Amino acid sequence: MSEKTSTRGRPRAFDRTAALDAATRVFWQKGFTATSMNDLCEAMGIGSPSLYAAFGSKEQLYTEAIRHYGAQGAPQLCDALESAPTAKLGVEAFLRFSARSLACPAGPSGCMVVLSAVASEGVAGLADMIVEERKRSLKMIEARLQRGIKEGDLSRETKVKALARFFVTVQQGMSIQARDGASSKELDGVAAMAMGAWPGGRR
Amino acid sequence: MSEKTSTRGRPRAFDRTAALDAATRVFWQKGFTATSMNDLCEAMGIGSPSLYAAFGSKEQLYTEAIRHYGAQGAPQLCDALESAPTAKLGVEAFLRFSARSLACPAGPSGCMVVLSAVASEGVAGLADMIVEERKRSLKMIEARLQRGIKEGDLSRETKVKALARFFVTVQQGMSIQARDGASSKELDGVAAMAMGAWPGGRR
DNA sequence: TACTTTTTGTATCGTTCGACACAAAATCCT
DNA sequence: AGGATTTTGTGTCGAACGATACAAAAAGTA
Repeated sequence: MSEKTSTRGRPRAFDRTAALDAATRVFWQKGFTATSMNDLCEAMGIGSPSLYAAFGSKEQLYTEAIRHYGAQGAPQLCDALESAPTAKLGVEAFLRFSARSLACPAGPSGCMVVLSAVASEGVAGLADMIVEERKRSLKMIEARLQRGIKEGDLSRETKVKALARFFVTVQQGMSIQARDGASSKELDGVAAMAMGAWPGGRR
Repeated sequence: MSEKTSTRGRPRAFDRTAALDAATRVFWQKGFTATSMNDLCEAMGIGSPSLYAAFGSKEQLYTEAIRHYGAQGAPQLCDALESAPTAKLGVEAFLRFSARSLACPAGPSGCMVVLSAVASEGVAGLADMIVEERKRSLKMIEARLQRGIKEGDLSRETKVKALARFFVTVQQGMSIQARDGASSKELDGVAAMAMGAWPGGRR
């Protein structure tokens, strides 16, 4: 972001994005508080002075890691929700994509943002930022439901806010499930069950 | 539990249960890692030697706090689930009781066990214990559904495991919601929506 | 080549962490 | 009363924490 790309001086010996990616993984796995500078330096393959020079502090690195994390998965998640023809299919795609990605062996299980619920506590500034980040999911679902009403595939008397909160709750619960070892298939079962709550009957 | 109640020696100057209760609150609010010995001593109103003498260590105090927490809320939760006439009403009571208690202003929002997902990471021994603790909820719901089948209020071809996981997922998601500031009423809306997924149609 | 600028590795800062040593204080037992 | 036993408060331990000071190293610029 506000990164100086000066041409003068000794060039940086590491790939900043790769280092950020490594840091993101560690934070994702262990949470902010439980992750030490040692953990970070080791995972990123750099010394602490380089870390401070490139990212400012542990806290700033964490916020950047959150953004980095969101920049990877969020677009697909948004797309799943938005590009489906109906609101119901959109939400279903949203849940099923979550089911698949939250238990993906390629990364730590569960959503980094959702699981940061507790870990970021005690640092004050970070907690608010995380809460705000989570509320974006809620707003996103709400907007999709509203669109569904406007486009006629969802009844006008649908309780949009309650329904949106329900689906977000399910998705956040899936993060806990994933961390506890639930498989993608099991999470997909949860997604399918949740769709049974869609207003206007099953089938 | 394995507490020596020796009559000899200088008597303890604090109420052990009250101290445990205070410690539980702090752990509940901040998580294991983010809670320091200083936080605990201050909240419990005792010095660290007294804490170690009475509870062994920070880690042992935490496990005892988890049990203490469960001993308070779990019986009511179990009762809500078990004493209802049908499986559906049982699960509904389970969810609605959760909705009420998870956003209760009397204590920190959210379930202590569920929210310990991340916070306890990095200590190894505690993570497993917490995961195990969470799985008990799943087993409890499964058992209630099985009973419903046996008693005829639930179809024999119900996917018990998937349905149970769904409801547990919803309940765990509610903990995150509660921590993010959702009200009891909003959580109850989530519970109501979840009941819409009950197999065999709504109403 | 000499100077400026930035990064690197080493080494360490002051703080806080969890945990405990120690002796004074408080109770029971004889 | 006097010993036995346990808890209390004070003080501090070594380790780990996040964060830097510092000088050597590596680049561009003149």
